[in-house]
Amino acid sequence: MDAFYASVEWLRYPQLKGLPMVIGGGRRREDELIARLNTERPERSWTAADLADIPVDFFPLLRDYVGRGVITTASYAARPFGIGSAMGLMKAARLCPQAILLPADFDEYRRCSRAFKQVIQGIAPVMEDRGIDEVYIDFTHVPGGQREGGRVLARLIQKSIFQATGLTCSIGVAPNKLLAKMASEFNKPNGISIVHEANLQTLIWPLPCRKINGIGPKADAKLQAHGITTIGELAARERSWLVEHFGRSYGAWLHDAAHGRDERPVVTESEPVSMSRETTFDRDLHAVHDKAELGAIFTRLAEQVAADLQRKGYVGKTIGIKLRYTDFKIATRDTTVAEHTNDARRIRQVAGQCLKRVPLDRRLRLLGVRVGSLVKAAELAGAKSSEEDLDLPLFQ
DNA sequence: TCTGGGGTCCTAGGACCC
DNA sequence: TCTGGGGTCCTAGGACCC
Repeated sequence: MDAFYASVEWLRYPQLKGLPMVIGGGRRREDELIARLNTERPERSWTAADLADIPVDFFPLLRDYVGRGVITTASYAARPFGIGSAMGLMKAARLCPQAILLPADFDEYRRCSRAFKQVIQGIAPVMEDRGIDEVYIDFTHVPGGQREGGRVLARLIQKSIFQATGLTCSIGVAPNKLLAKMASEFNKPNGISIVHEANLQTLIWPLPCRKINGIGPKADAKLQAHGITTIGELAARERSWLVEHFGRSYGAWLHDAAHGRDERPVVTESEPVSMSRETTFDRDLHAVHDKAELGAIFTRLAEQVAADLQRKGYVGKTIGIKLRYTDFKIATRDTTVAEHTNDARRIRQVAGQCLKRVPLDRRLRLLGVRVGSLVKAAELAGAKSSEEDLDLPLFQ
């Protein structure tokens, strides 16, 4: 999806379209916005139906932001100022103070996410969920999926999504997921790009290695230290050289990726492995000095994870914590318990034991609670009752 | 000017078992 | 006196992605 969060906001606030704008800095609820409108613009009685009438100068600006948030989405008009995803808002404010700042409304983004995915599945059922704004689609067996190299189907999907949601997307069509992902970036926004194996040298090899999904900042820095900047330069290295310097698994994968090889299937179903909640504090907290505040946050995180597990019908047996110190160093501790659980008090209790195993002499900026080794609660109930069945006398 | 929140997967060492 | 070769599970950290 193109600038997904910003685009969703434009559906409600078309007056902001085309302006430099960033999403980030906490959660927002529409009723709070309306309450603020009625306080600050009392000349009119505002309701949820009036959002498109809110004057542009009502919206908060990046220059007034104070806090620890990051940008989750920057509008295309904001990007020339050098700001983009994951950048701290305080830094972004220096580069583009006049940008409008909207806190994120994840409930609404999730609603739109479900909507566009439903449209796709109605057309091409073999779809892999890759997060809130991205999917892989297998065109292979979709009627018409091969016409014009996939362009006809891609256009149909774009048009159908736009009709259903008012949102635009960019589609890359290629023989595998690796190349399709890269292709999808070629023509943003609202574009289609088709990459064949034969285009590897002309379209893919000139790109920086970082464009490969799976080469992050660390691997890129290491490649650059070896004088490898482009995917073509990576492809020119011997497989054995890459294995020698990057390990058997990652080295071989780098070699395959640089040659456009990727056999991964489009996976339509998967089960979650873990669920977690974490929070960065407004100010750094000390385990001793801010014990009460920290304890309350800890309990809340445990309750939130438990609620997530219960709502989605999972139980887990590996319970852990995550700390981030002021120097950004992370520590994790976890414990696997005998019985699966989704109980807030049990999670809080076991997480509390984990907390005792980590150094707490320095200030913290983040605390998290995680539950892993998940299974469906219903499946566990089934296993339990069949265990109980075994206790029954054989002849009854 | 500091750097969110929610995930997945991989690696590596140690315990433990057969 | 010198100690194999699997395998699984657990834990901690780290890279990477949306």
